[in-house]
Amino acid sequence: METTVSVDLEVLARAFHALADRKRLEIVRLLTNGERCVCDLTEVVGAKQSLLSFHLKILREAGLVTSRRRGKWMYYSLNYEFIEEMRAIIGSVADGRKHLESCCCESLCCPTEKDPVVIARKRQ
Amino acid sequence: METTVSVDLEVLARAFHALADRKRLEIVRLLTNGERCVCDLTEVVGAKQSLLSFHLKILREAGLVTSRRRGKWMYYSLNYEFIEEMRAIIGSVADGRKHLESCCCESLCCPTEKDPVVIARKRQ
DNA sequence: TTGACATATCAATATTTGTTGATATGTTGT
DNA sequence: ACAACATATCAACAAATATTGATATGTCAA
Repeated sequence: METTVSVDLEVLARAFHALADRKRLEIVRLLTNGERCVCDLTEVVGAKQSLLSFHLKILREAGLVTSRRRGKWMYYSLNYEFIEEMRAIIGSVADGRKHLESCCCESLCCPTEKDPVVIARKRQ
Repeated sequence: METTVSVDLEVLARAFHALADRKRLEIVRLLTNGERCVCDLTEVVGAKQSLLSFHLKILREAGLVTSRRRGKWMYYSLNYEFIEEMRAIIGSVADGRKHLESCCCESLCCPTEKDPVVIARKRQ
């Protein structure tokens, strides 16, 4: 039973890692305007072709983008289903505040059902 | 003039990087239940104290958590303003689909005003 | 089939990052 | 001031990652 984040942490960590790079963020930003092929991206992002392929592979394997071949070109586009999931996950963390605002006391003094993490408290 | 992502890409990349680690995600998940001190986290995350301090520093410098001293203990908690910002940013990417669904044609054949990136097209 | 082009993959390298153990800093109670 | 405790920082090392240039794969057109 998960608390807030309901997806596999490994999957989530990989997705965040894919976004943890300036060049890859630029790629994502470009792709918000529609699908692009690698040669388009190299010109804008300012990276060599092999490096672009590398970064696109990371984005693809993380689930953030998809690719399709069209003739000689490979077109990359954003995977909106996945991005929507990420928004939901971050949203669930952001909304977590609701559960805390009405909390009356010090941390851990009133563990909620949402917090089954039983910590053997040794603090006196 | 930015297109969709309006924050500094460096700041954003650092935030994503802070979340691109399993242990740090576990820390964040724990903090959704309220502020915790380092010794609480070590027990649950299963990392030594110095390593926890390292990860917490990364989360703090990325803006995701804040800390306050209370006696001997340092209490860490989520920075909900920042997390809300992240949700908005990811949301803006997720909502970008709206601008594309009605697009009638091949990529780049109808660049929108949202896409001032003028790419010198060499494709014949 | 050949040549030109777009992209992917590979090996090698440089950089960054995670981890550990030891030590330093700061706090509390005696 | 001292001891005990919680946390931060540091040096050192291991592992992962970004980057480059060269090469391989796949597609199209002549």
